[in-house]
Amino acid sequence: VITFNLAFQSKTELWQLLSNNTFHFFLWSLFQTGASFHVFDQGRFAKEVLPKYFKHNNMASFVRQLNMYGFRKVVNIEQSGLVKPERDDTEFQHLYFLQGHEHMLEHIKRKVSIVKSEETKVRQEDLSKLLYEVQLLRTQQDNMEQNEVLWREVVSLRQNHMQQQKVINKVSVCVCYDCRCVSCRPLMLDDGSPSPPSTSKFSHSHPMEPVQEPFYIQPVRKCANYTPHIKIFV
Amino acid sequence: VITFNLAFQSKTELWQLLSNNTFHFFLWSLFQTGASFHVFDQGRFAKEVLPKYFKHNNMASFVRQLNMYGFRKVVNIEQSGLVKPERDDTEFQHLYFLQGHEHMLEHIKRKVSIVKSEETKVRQEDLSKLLYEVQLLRTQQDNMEQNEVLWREVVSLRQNHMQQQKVINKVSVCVCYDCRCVSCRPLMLDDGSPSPPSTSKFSHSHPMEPVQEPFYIQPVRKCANYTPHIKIFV
DNA sequence: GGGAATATTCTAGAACC
DNA sequence: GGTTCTAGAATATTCCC
Repeated sequence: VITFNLAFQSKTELWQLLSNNTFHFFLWSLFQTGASFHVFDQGRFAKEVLPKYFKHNNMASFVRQLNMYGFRKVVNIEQSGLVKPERDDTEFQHLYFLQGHEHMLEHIKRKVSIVKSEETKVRQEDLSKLLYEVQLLRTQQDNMEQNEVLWREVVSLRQNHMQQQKVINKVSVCVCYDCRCVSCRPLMLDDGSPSPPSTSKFSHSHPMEPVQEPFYIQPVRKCANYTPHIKIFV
Repeated sequence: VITFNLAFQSKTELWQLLSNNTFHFFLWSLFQTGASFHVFDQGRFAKEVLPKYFKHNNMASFVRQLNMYGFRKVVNIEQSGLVKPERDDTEFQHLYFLQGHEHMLEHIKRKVSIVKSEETKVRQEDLSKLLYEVQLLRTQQDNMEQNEVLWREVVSLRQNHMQQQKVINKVSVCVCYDCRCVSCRPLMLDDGSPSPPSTSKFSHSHPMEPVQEPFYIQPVRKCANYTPHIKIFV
């Protein structure tokens, strides 16, 4: 999948254009072969090529897009020197725009626009906020350490949990009522608190069994003159 | 004294150019007569006219200067409408650039570059540093998130633990042995696993009670022919 | 359809001369 | 102050759910 969308209507047409030398004024660089591309006649290029792939025919808009996608203009010695660049030559390059390396096009990404509406207005306030935030973050200990401690805590708690579970299972009690005796049904108690949801979604490569559901015990129904017969399974 | 210097080498040449209709692609506007000027062929204008008055032949540089001196591009209906602006037409205007009003040219001033005071510069630097630091700290977001998840896990486990504790307390059973009866001493069982150490040293501003010590149950001593009397505290 | 992402256009910033 | 390259900002337009 080629993500070099740079407003190219058909993802690869401009690329093909370059590779096929369709226009003599739109070519790969021959100096550092294929490391940049040239536009040799801005006027013709803008009028003849651009409309085929964009909704405009302005070189400036094309350049804006190139910059937006990280292309940089190649400034050769002519510009800064004495030699007049008589030929109408514009050269652009991009780290990942290389002749014969279509697979690198996917690394060409549009720059994200930095939204800073409030920031510009109340610069001072934001500065303070930033300072505050940084201080807050600074005061925090190394997150890794925290993580480590927390993780040990989790392991410990899980072990506790397992142990308690075993205890509860062992003390699993059956109460037989004299009245309308339902023999050997488990004693159910409740402490009245709502059942906590199982929120253990943290996936960690630790060899830990999933936490068992706590052993809830429902209230015993009132029953007059009952004599509990209790069995203990150990 | 004419101050319309807009980089025009000779102060009035471009003006004369316009007024004399020297080029058919560089004209005063006829719509709102003399309130703006047109460049009808960017390519020719850039190559034929600009070098005569500037040290370049780029339309972009010319436009940059126009903007620098307060000229604004005139956006006509064509651009936003359905009619394709087939003619290569660029129109600029300035409040004080009016055909037949040379005397107003002196009001056209180059925009002053906003000189950043040292204080502002320093602030800007600090802001940059701060932003950088914040970005660094934000890269630790993963750890923070992990922390968050771990913390929720800890809280959940602690709740479970508390609940089980309550259950165990409720089911707190006294077994009275017939033989050398120690009445109503708590039943102690053990599942054989070692007692987990309490490693909860993580201090967090969470309103959580300290974890209670788990309810360990020791093994019942063997005792021949015992008949368990069991009380259930509910 | 509506909101986010992207394109197009005009203007300004910034580096360098 | 000028030229150049790049980015900001304001609209358009398109994309995608």
